[in-house]
Amino acid sequence: MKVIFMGTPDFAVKSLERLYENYEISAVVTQPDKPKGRGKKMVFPPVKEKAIELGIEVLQPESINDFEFINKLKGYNADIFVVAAYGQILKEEVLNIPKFGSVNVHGSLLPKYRGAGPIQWSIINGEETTGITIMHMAKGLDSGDMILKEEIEINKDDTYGSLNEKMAEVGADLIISALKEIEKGTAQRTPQNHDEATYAPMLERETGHIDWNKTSWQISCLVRGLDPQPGAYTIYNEEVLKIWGVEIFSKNFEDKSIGEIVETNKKGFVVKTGDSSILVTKVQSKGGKAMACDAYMRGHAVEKGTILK
RNA sequence: CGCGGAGUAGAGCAGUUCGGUAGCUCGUCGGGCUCAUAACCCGAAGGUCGUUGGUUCAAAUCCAGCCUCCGCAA
Repeated sequence: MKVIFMGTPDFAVKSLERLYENYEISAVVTQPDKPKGRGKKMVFPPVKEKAIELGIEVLQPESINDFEFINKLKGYNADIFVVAAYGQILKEEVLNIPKFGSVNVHGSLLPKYRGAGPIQWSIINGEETTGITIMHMAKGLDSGDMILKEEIEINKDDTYGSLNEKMAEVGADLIISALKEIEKGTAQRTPQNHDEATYAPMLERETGHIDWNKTSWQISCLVRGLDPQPGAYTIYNEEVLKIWGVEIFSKNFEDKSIGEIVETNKKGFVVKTGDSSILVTKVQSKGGKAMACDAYMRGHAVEKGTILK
């Protein structure tokens, strides 16, 4: 079976690798190189790096729905398109090019968490399980008929980074199983219950701004769901302070204000939250690296009574 | 040439404005106190001040280049 693979970030790399071991990949489609961070350096998407390593042709159209590009895709005579976090919406015309259509590796148990940020949002919302869904792609965001699903447990200390890695592995295994069934003609086609659909939009920077009125558990989930990208933060003395690690502290400090630093100890400082308090254990200040909170406090005076915003 | 911050002891920082003996908090090691301790007291080790060059009697500090790290914006 000839496959064209479409994907962009790390999450997709595992699937690409596994496909390469099992099928002929005619081409890889990924997002155009973008000027990276500080300088202006152009940087390859992770999938492009891998494709080059494997010696597969890489295509990077500005828009995949371009008339010219569609014709080009047709020329490959692929049997199926496999899409994993590609980053562009494919028109129906594109989806239907191959004989078997297009299938997608999605990082949630559909119809929950449709959209670009399912992994982050499932952690932020404190879910105990999530999973991978392989589906036939159709018009409409992540709304196609489902082929295979696999549940994955979210541990209490899972971060976006750790869960993303686990899910990429599971996704890679599952897409292979799905393709095998499609080849044999035994693949399921289970429609989604659209009434139960929820959406996980792309993260905005402001999502990371901690609201101390929330419960300690919610804040802990936010911190983990945004680690390592883009990070949760608070405003400390008018400056951004990123929070990379917290521990729930059960003491309530009833006479204190929410967001107040109520206590300091050897490990860090304690902040009052909506329902209890939280011990901050890892931070990153302006211009600095992430560091253990006790190290931070050695060089920076952290005063009890300061209010975080 | 997108904007900005930073590199000083194992860690986190001050000192740089206005050149003149290398500092603080913590850790480490040794000793003491204590029933005991993450507590307290005394002492010690540990730094080519990112790097190269320039100015100077003298550079962590002033000037120029380079390397590395980080935040924002994309």
